[in-house]
Amino acid sequence: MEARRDVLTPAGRRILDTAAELFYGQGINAVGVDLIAKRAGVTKKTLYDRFGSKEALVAAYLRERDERWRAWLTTEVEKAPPADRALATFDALAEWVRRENPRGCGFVNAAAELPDAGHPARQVIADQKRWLRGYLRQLCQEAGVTAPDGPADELLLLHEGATVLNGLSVVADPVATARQLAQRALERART
Amino acid sequence: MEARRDVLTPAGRRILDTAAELFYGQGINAVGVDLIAKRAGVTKKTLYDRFGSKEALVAAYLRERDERWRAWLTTEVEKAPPADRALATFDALAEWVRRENPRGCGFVNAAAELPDAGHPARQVIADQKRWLRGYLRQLCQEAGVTAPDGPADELLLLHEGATVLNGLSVVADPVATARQLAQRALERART
DNA sequence: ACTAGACTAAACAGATCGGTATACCCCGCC
DNA sequence: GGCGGGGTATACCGATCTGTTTAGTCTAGT
Repeated sequence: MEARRDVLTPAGRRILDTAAELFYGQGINAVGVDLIAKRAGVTKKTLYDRFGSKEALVAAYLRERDERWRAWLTTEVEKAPPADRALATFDALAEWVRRENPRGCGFVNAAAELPDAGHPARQVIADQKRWLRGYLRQLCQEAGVTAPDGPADELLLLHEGATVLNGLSVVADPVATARQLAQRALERART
Repeated sequence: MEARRDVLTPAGRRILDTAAELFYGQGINAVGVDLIAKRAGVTKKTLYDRFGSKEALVAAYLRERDERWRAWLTTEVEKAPPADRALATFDALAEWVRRENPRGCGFVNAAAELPDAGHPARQVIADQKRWLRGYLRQLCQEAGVTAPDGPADELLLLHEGATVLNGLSVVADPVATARQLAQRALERART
């Protein structure tokens, strides 16, 4: 999976890093390949030699973002004892949005820009959300919830709501709000 | 405010309706003014005579969407007795997303595409979210909540989470999930 | 009758879009 | 010592982008 990172040539890496920053910061359709190539100090030819198309570059961007998020979330969560882990996802989220999520969820934003169901990035987005839902379900079980499907949906919804609201500044601390709701939902599900 | 609707010329109305459909369905940056003019059976000149710029057309689109949503929400909610109204917003949301929100919240999607803080549409987006938060706060009070600020944040977060998840098909019925969480939050806040 | 405004038709502008082509350099490997 | 891969430089392609311009038609109100 993440062998892809090692396989990337130095120029390829620079392209992907630059693309990630620009795509997230300005939107996918608002950023052209010319700009990415220029900012990465690379020719368009190199970009197309490495990634083949803009679509593929977008998919690669989301795939790597997904990998980074999963790695961050799981390592943070596993610092907590099993019973607290479902709730700990909100602490991990708090730190994540604080350092690199000022503009909402990169996957939700990408989905907003890519209505075409055939776009390769759509698969990556769907995978990301399904994985998170499955992970939350598992953590609910570890926390002693016997019927984890409902609570998993609830926690996922709270995650998404918090991330979206974090981009719009209308609620002071959306992640804290979500965490509190999650705590009550878990207490209730555990009994 | 909504005198604007009556003031619009027939061609202007067609342009705005067409733009609304295309902007929401395909994304703002993915739709050009040429396409809008063509689909509306109108010249680009007319479009620019009426709206001045694409930016302004985008803002007009969001403003009208906001008006429609507020009108729908308030009329639906007011059918319920005051004590049930905060919760009734989720029933109104359920029907709204069922009939015209398959691709998530139009405002959140627009925010994802318009990172420029100076874009006139950003104001409309911010107003929309602030209004909803204020409205929910008021309904919380009517439902007997004495400290409505916390619950208002919670309900807003649940609204956003449900709307986002509705666009991605990973949870069966996100609005129902949100409604249940809202119900518990309100019960708790009322005591 | 005159006029103002809403509108069409169509060309034009300069920039940018995703993507390709040609030609060349450099370096490690067999 | 030749060869292939990663790379640069640059020009090009046709299409599309937002926005403007010129010229002229139709219609309602006074």
